[in-house]
Amino acid sequence: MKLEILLLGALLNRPSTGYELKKFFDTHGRFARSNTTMSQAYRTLAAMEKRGWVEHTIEERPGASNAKRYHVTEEGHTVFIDWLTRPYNPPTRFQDPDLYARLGGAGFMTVEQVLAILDVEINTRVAEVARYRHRDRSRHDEPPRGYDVALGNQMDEWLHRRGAEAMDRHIASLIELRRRLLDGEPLNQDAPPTIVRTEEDAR
Amino acid sequence: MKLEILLLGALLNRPSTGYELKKFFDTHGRFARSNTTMSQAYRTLAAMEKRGWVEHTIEERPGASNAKRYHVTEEGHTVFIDWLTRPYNPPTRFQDPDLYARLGGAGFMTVEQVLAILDVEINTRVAEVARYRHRDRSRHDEPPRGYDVALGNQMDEWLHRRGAEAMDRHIASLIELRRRLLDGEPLNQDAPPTIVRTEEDAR
DNA sequence: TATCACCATTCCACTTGTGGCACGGTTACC
DNA sequence: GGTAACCGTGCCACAAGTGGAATGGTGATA
Repeated sequence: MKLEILLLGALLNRPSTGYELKKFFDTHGRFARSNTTMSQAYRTLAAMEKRGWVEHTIEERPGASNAKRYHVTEEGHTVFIDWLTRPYNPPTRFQDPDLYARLGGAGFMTVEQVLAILDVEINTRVAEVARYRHRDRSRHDEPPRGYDVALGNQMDEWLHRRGAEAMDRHIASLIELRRRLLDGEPLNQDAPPTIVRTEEDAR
Repeated sequence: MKLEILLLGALLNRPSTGYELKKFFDTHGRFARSNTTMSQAYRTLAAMEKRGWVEHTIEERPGASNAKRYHVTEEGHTVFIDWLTRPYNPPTRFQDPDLYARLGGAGFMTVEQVLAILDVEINTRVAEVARYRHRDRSRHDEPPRGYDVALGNQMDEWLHRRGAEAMDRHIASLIELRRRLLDGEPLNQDAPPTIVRTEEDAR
């Protein structure tokens, strides 16, 4: 995930200072990126301004040091939309934030574009499961020095199960999301319980 | 995640060539790292050899080009164990492979060391949930140009729910793992159904 | 016989990210 | 009065990763 794109997305939501952006990625933007350093945020912002993607206005802080509030320009807006609507290429690890970063920009897309992304992701992951799920994950010919075979093997098996479960749930939730988008159903309402009509209700 | 450490871990399992390692990270090692390039694998391996962490033996391939098979040295083994047993510092994103990379080395640790890692992870994530779960994730003062508010808001909400669910499940599965390790139960056996003893059984 | 996929290694220019520091200010609390 | 946490910007040396090309071979398929 390009920091630039994440920054553009964040700034479209809310023009911010470098400091605020860093804070955002440390707190609510945690899902999107780990360890954003101050230097990185400022340096990238400066580079983006040179390219004309963002501009800043100076915010006077009487007494304290002034802050630069960055806004996305027309050009930056275009760059962001181009990225969003560019064919989606799923990352190797399904846990990587790429998909969620794109879905986070859903408001800038049509339902069809969102569906296209979902289809690519779903197909990719389904293919991966078919390919790798039952391959043996064989280890050492002989265990290395100081290796607790019982613990190691059990943990490997546990890790494999957790991984498989997480992948299955990932796929299932995306399929459900896709269905709801397709059927025009609300995305977040819990599925209504099946209504049982008694004889009395029917009357 | 340092590539070096991952490489050391993989080589402890099975001495390999650079090509094999790259393949491994493209297939079964997918969970640990995305996009390992050839150049990176070879370059890192060379650097590690210079530092004395690995050595290679040349494997003759009559007719074809010879392959270098890398083995972990005593020193490399020590480096790996040092990393494994060093205090665990959870990454920002709980989906990052750090925890699973460590647990993958469980065979080189004692149960107590594994438990220590689990405790740190569980406590960190529980604290994060307490901190961020109910904070508002407010957006634009006014939506940017071409923004579909209905779709955007619904997707944001969906994303938030999915994220919260994934985090909850992550924590729950680690708590269960911890309990089993503590009680000496098998890690992967499904919980036995509660046995209902009837009057007749009792006799 | 051409083409493709695979095996195997290496180099290189380039972009990104890391970790630490320096500067300078405010507000809150003990 | 001290000190800690927060706000704010910026520089720098260095480490790490990217993307592509070059080289040279095998085996299978069309």
